[in-house]
Amino acid sequence: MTLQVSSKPAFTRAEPDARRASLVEACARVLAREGVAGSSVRAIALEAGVSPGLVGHYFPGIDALVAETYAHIEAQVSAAIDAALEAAGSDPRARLEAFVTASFAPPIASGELLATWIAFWSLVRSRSEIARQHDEQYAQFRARLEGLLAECGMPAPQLRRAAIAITALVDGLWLELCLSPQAFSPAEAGAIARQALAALTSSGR
Amino acid sequence: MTLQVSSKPAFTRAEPDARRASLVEACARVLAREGVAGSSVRAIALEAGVSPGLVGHYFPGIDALVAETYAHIEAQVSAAIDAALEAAGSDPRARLEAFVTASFAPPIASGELLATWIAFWSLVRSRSEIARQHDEQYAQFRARLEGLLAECGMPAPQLRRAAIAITALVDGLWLELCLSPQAFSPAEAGAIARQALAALTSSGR
DNA sequence: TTGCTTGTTGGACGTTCGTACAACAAGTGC
DNA sequence: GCACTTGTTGTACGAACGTCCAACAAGCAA
Repeated sequence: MTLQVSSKPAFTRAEPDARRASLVEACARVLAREGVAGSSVRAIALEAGVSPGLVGHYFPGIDALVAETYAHIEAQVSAAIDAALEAAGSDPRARLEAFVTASFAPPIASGELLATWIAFWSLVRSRSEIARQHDEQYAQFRARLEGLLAECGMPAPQLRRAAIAITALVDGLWLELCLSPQAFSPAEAGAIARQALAALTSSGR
Repeated sequence: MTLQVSSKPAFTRAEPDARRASLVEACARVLAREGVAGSSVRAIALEAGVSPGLVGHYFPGIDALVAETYAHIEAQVSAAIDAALEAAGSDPRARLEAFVTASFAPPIASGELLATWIAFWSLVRSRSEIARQHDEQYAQFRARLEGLLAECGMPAPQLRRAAIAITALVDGLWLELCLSPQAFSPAEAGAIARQALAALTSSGR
């Protein structure tokens, strides 16, 4: 006979999707706090409040968890950009500027996100399926930018190179901003990007 | 009585600087081949052909070895750029273009270098002395670019932002080029950078 | 040749890692 | 209530990790 009156349940059984999501979020937090080196299965399980064995039950390895964490954060970034585009109204030029401005504001320009990015990048060269995931997400990001540029009236032949250039500029500014926040401010990064945007979109006309 | 006639010496004693350099180069090779996760003290010692204990004799930890490896590779990159500037002659504009063109040619645009960069970046946020090293090397890189821009006649007030923008653009293109080499070619990256360079340097006049 | 300095070795140590798995219990259908 | 499914636990295991250090030997000075 077992008494279960005054004691809490030993664990709660979660929906598989919800549990996966909580593990992904715990992974992002540990990566942000401890860096790549300190992000072990045990640390992530502790952060998520579950036992170490459960991580292996949902993900074949820590690489897969990092890959899903990257996809999760990329989705958050994408949602933040969508919100910024929405708020910018319908003027194509304003939408394009909102795109780059949002890239240097919270929650995107956060040094904590960088750790997840770096962990993912470190897997790209050695794991082919992760390289494929990176290619897809990069292509998706660039395609949206090409759409914005087209709405601004940029001729189709120029779209590809302009999108590559602006993506690289934003990525480079974002990277430096996260790595050494005192080199320049988010506001300055945005101003630089918008200025470059003006130079790039006018020079080709 | 020991016979040393037909057997090779058990080890050769190297100059401290030479031994440090060989460890640094072995570290770069292991990082390029195995990635951050596979770069242990043992693996690096094996690559350098020395015993594991020797790594600890020269470096207090693997972080310090990675930091010195980063500095070593940055010096190689800097030398490659200097050579490109030298070869470009004395015309300021040609020198500026040689600067960005060299950034996408071997030995700089190599996916193998990326692993060292990523390993270093992963330490920036958690180790303050490594953050300082990054700041210094970034500032140095940008200062040289500002010098080139000044020689091209750019007014002083614009130098800072233009240098930040071009550095970010080159870094972003270089990063994507290393991460997914099939997205665009080194030649296209160079063309994009030179085109952006023209747009940025003419718009401010 | 002899003695000294010190770069170098190689194994021992305690820790932490990822993984596997038997036992347990929460929730569900009957 | 009862049996069944399966999400979850906790631990055990071997491998690999960083670090340490006593012993060894290469090269130099005398």
